[in-house]
Amino acid sequence: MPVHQPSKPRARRPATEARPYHHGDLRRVLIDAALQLAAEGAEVSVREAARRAAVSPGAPFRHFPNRDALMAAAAEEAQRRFRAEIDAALREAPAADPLARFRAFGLAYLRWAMRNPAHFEIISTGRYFAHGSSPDLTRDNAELIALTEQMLVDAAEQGLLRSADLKRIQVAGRALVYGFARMNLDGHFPRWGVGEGEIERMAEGVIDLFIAGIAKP
Amino acid sequence: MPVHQPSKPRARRPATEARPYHHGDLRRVLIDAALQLAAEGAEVSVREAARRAAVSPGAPFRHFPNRDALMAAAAEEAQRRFRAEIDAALREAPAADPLARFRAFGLAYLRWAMRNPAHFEIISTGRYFAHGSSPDLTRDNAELIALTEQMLVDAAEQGLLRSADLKRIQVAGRALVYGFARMNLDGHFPRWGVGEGEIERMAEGVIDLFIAGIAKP
DNA sequence: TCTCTATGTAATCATCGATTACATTTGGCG
DNA sequence: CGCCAAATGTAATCGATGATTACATAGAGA
Repeated sequence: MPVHQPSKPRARRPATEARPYHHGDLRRVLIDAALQLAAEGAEVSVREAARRAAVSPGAPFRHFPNRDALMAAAAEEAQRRFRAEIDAALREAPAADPLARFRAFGLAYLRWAMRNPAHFEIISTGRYFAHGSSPDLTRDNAELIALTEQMLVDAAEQGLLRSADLKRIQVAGRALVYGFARMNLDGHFPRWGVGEGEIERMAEGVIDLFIAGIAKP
Repeated sequence: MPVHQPSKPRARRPATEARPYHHGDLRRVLIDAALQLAAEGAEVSVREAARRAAVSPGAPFRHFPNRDALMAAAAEEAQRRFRAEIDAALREAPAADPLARFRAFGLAYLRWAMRNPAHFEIISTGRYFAHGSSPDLTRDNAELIALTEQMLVDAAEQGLLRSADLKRIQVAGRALVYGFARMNLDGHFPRWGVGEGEIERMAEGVIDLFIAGIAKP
């Protein structure tokens, strides 16, 4: 039976009661909450995000069909911030020196990953954007890949590289920075004798070692 | 004091009932179930492991204080297998050529990671062996790190390396293979234009590129 | 044989993702 | 303006899971 009854006529909301029935921009707030939870090292749960948005546990499902969709949206937002950082770094890099640009790219990549490890994990784990990912994210990724590819093509044309196998260089470079970022994320560096304070310097050193390795002597 | 009461006289178990009350080696079976679940791409849940062992949902907690402890034990077992593979590869590598050994190490590492991605994730994610990890696992890891270090020291003594910064080379090499393995795990290769069938060949190519980069020309 | 301890079961809890029925706003349309 | 439909929030509920507790049973050794 309808247990339902307008028991509370719902007095006109006094000025002290801040939150209206409708939230305003719940979707956005949920994404931010998810990113913040991740950054705090906590598990991202839909309910906790709802709690932080001061909203009922079911409300988020009005905006996201399931938890993964929320995580995917958070990944998209994190990727947006990541991409902005990369672009900024490239704007400051010398336009004419492809290897310098390659280096700047790697450095910006690692710096962001070091400083936003949880967000880096979200955008790279693949769980949240691999198959059903947003077209934006897919395009964004393809653009970044094409960027590094172009740098290597330019470098090869200028005769800067020892090897002509650009694909191999590209994948190796990617594996290098990705692996470095994950080592940090997964807490491997203590075991490898790299102290907290040395990590960013080591990142730079590793990138330089790689570039020296591929560059024509 | 035993609030205990023999309420049920409990009939003698008929011969048709196969499983005895005590399991025999539940701990072992649970670990195997966890590894198998991971290998199947499923989420590893304590209950599902218990189900596969045909045991009550609470039983696993007699052997592991919590889920993470089960995962840690599974990680330990996976690491044992991984280590065995590495050791086997090194036994077949030329004892006198440190760079060839370095290469063999990297290849064995990646081959195992490509063929056992889920197990590789368990042993590397750090979630299950970072802080309260078993001494065995910690020691094992330290040994592997020391192994690669020794190879590089030998190579340097034989004048095979371009750079004297062995630590940097070591970390870079580790980041390279770790990153490659994670790219595979995280499903990045399709985006990078590396087809399913080319991955192992690319792994070899990437390792060779790295070694060519650090070796004295 | 008797008892202690290890190990398994049953019942129960809190949390979480997810769904459903219902309530409240809001915005558009007459 | 007034009404209605769509959007958005709430409350109640479900099934699965990790975890705990009281109790049952088996096996080993005195």
